[in-house]
Amino acid sequence: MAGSCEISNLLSNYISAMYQPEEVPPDPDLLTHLGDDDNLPLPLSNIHMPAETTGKPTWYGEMPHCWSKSQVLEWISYHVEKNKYDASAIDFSCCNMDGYTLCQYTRDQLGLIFGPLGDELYDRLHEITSVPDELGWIMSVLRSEEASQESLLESSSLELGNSCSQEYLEEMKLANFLSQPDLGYFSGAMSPDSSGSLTGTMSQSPHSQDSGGSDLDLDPIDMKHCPFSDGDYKKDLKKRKRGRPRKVSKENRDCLETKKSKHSPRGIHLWEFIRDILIHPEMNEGLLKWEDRREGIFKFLRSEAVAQLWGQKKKNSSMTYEKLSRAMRYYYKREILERVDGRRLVYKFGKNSSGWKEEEVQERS
DNA sequence: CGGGTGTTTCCTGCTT
DNA sequence: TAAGCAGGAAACACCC
Repeated sequence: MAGSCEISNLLSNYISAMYQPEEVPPDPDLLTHLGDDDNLPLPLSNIHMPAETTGKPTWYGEMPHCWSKSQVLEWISYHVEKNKYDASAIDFSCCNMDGYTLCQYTRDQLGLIFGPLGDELYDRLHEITSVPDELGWIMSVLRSEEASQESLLESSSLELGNSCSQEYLEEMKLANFLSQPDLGYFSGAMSPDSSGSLTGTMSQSPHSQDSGGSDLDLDPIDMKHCPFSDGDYKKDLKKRKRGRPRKVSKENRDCLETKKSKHSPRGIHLWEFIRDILIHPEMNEGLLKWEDRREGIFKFLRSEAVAQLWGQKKKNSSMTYEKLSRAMRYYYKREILERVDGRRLVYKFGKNSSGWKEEEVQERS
């Protein structure tokens, strides 16, 4: 629970940075749709934003249990107004509670305090607080990114002799990548007050992976145990073997595995990961969007960011959209996805996929 | 240990 | 020209 507030801060930054002027704005259709549909869990950034103000309310984007008393009051007032509820029927002396206390109340208790509005408040509160596993994971990624960046900042000198320094470099690359303009919302999420502080030192961009992106990852075995001469190495770079190169040596892997959980089951499939982001609009804005919900057609808005998230999930910091999309294309054969011709970054769920239809989503929740 | 599955990585060629 | 798409090939991780 201790990290919850950090998470909410991350989410807050994530969400607010997502709507920086230079960023792709959320799809108007989507917003309209979401705003109209009370059955859907509404995104933090929409439902909780008072329409009459241009500034954000103080509780905006924060997790409810982190709200202060005044934030709780503000939130309640917002819903009173939104629901055109007669505020005189509420004993506001009972509203003198912080977010944590608010979250402890049952539906009945809120009903007692707020009358008919109690149900509404309870539902809205639990829309925000019920974070599914996958989203929880995404949030934990954001949190760990923040943590790793902090540790990087603290230890300004990297221990290059350490056998794990490759990992540090990977993290540096990722940190740099995530703070690129294209991924501005991550940079905000990672470090609320030090955004961009790591930029400018690494030249590697995952966008260039085809022309050497992952080549620069330098097959650790080759680099570690085969001290090529410069010429030999360049020659080797020119003509790589086809297929997937061997991964890290066992000793390096052991080093990396100290971070892994003991039992790492196969986990969810890529298409399920994509689906789960899509069906939780409070997190998917800016990453993916539905083009046609009924038909299961969706679009990648931030392809590289989704790829990075997927890579994080699979503990693979060199994941790119190109690789992810190859995996997506394998789904065509299995009819988990269907082709959408002529439209870039657009995919469609096929008959062998499930769990994305509105009826299915409602059943599951 | 081998086979199956689901990716991951790299590649060439094509399209937008 | 860059980005994305298509799909072959091979390696890899995990499960049974």
